[in-house]
Amino acid sequence: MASIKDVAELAGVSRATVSRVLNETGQIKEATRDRVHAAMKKLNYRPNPLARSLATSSSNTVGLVVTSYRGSFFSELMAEVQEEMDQQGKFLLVSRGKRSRESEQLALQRLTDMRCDGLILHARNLYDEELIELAQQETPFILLDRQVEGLEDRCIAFEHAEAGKLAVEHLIQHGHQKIACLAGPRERLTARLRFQGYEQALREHHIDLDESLVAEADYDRQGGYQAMAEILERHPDITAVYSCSEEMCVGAFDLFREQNMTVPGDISVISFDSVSICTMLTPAVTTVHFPIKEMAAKASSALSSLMNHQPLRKLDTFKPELRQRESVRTLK
Amino acid sequence: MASIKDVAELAGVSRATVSRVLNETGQIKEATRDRVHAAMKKLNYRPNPLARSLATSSSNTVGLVVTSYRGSFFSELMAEVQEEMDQQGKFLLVSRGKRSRESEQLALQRLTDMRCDGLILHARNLYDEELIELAQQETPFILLDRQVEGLEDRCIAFEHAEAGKLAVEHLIQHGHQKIACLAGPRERLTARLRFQGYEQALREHHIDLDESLVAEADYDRQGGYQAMAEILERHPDITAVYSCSEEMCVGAFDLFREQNMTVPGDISVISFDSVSICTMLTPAVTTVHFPIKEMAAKASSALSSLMNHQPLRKLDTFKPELRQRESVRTLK
DNA sequence: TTGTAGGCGTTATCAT
DNA sequence: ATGATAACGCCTACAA
Repeated sequence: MASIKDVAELAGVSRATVSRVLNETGQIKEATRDRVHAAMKKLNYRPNPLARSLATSSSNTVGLVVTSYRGSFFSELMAEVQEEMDQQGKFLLVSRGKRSRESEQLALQRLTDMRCDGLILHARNLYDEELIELAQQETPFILLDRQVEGLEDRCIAFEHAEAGKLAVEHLIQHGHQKIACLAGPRERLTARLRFQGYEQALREHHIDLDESLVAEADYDRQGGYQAMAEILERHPDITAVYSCSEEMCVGAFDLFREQNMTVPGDISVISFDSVSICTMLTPAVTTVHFPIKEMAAKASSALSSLMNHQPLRKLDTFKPELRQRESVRTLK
Repeated sequence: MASIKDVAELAGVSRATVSRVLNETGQIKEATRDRVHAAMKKLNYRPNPLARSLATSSSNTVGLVVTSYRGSFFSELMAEVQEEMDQQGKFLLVSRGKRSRESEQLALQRLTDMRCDGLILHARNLYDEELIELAQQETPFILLDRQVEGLEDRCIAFEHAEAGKLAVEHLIQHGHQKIACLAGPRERLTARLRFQGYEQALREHHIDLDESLVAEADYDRQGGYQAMAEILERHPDITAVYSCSEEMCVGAFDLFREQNMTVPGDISVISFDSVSICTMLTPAVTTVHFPIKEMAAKASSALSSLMNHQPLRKLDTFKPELRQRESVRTLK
C-alpha cells in the first residue's frame, strides 16, 4: 500500500504538502496540487484511516450500540441509521451488547476506543449513572428509546406504557374483560412499561388484574407460542390477548392454528408492532405502533446536528398510534 | 485517556515493558508485571486499538460486506457471523455495498483500509477478476453465496438453479402446468439462476415457457404484490406460482387476500425461503430452503481457520431442501 | 529481565 | 506556498 511518503517523493514535494492537498487545507499552487493528484492516482493511494485517526483523534465514524442483530427490528434500526450516515459521509460501526451490562459496557468501550465521532446507543442495561458520566466526555451521543433524567436532550423516547394502555383499552372498549397478556422479559424496562399499560387500562376500567392471565416470554416467536399455550390451558375462556411484541404474536398465531382457533372469532388479538410483521398474519392484526424506524432516523439526524455543533432542536417523545385491522371483534 | 506512557511512568518502567506485559510477550519479572498491572488498573488504561493496528498492521477485526441491512435475511447472516467472531474474540466491522459495483468496491476498501484481519464478502456486483486480484493480497477472505473459478476453496456456494428446479418440479408433479414465476431482479446472478431452475423444470417436463407468466420484482413485498397482480391480470387461469423470495411471496399473499383468493384452493404457492417468514403465512407455504444461516456459520468458521493458518477443510456446496407445507394442492 | 530508539502513516506547528 | 519536525499511541528489534 502506497503511503503519503511515496506520494510525496513521486510528486517531489514534502509529506506536509501532500497532506495539505489531501485535506484541502492551506494554500497550494495549482501546479503542485496537480502533481500531487497525479502521483496519488498513479500510486493508487488511499490515506490510512488508522493513522489519520491516531493523529486527529477523530475518525469520520459513528458508533451504534444495539443488543442484537437478529430480527427485522434491528435490521430496520440499523438500516435507518446507516442511511443517514451515508449521507453524512460517515462510516458506521455497529457493536452488539448482548444482554448484560458488562457486555454493553464492552460494546461501548470498543466504540469509544475506536474514537468514534459520535454514538447512538440503544442500550438497555447500562446504568443511568454510566450514561450521565459518559455525557461528561466530549463525544456526542444520542440515546435511542430510553429516558434518563438530566439527559433529556439526548433522549429519543417513546411512551411504552401509554401505548400498552391504548391497546388494552381498545380491547376493553370492544367489550373484552378477560384479557390475556403476553409480556416481555421482566428485566427490561420497556417490557415492564408495556405491562404497566395493561395494568393501568384494567384498573381504570375496574377490572381486577389476574396474574394467571399473564405469561412472560422472551419477545420471540417460540416464547409467544408457549406463553399463549400456558395461559390458554389455565383459561380456555379468555376472549382476547394483548401481545407485547410482534414475534410473540406470531407465536400465538402458531398455537391458534394448531388448535383450530380462529381470530377474531374465537379470540381477539392486539399487539405491539414496529416492522409490520403483523400485517402478514391472517387476519391482519390490529396493533399499537412503535415507530422504531422514525425514531432511529430522528436519532441519526439529531446526532448529525450534534456532531456539526448545531443546536439541537427539541426532541419530542414519540407517541403511540393505533392501527386498526381485523383481529379484534366487538363482544356484545 | 491514559496512554501506555502514563502507565509506564506510574509503574516506574519503560513503555516497552508495559507493552510486553500487555501482550504477554517476552519474560518479565513477576514483581514488575504486578506493578504494571496495578498501574493499568489505577489509570483505567485501555490500549488504543488504532495505534496498535497502525503499528502491527493488523486489527483483531474482521470485515463483512453485505448489500443491505434491511430484512431478516441480512439480520440472520450478520448475527451468525457475529457469533462466531465473538467466540474468536474478533471485532466485526460491517460495511454495506448498496447495489453497484462501485459501492461494493468502496465498502471493501473501507474494510481493507481498516486493516481487517479477514473478510467475508457477500458481494453481488464485484467482478470475478477483482476478487481474484484480491486473492493475491494476503488478507484471507471467504465468498458467501458465490462461485468464482479459481477461488473454489474460498466459496460458500449454493445451488440456486437446482433449488428452483426442485421447487417447480414439485408443482409439476402435483399436476400443475400453468405456473407463474415471481422472479428476482435480472441483474442479480442468483436471481437469474433461480429463474433458470424454472426454465429447466418446465423444459424437462415438456412445458413451453410462456414469458407472460413471468414477472420481475425487486425481491420485496411490494414488488411481489405488483408482479403477482400483473400476471394474474394476464392469466386469471394460472393454478400455481413459484416465488423466488419470501418477501415476494408475502406480497403475493397480500394480493390473494385482497382478491379473496384462497391458497391452495384457488392457487398453489411454492417459494424460496431462508428465514421462515413463509411459515407465518396462512396456510404455511411450501418452500425450497436457502440455508443462509448455516452458510454464514460455515463462512465464519472457514475464515477463522484461514486466519489461524489452519488448513481449510473442503468446502462443499450447500444443497437445496424441500420443505413441504400446506400451500400446494394436487390437481387432478 | 529491561531499556533505547526507530517506525507505523498522518496531521499540525513552526519556520522559511 | 512549502518544508522540517514533533506529535498521536503502540510495537519491536537491538542493546544492555
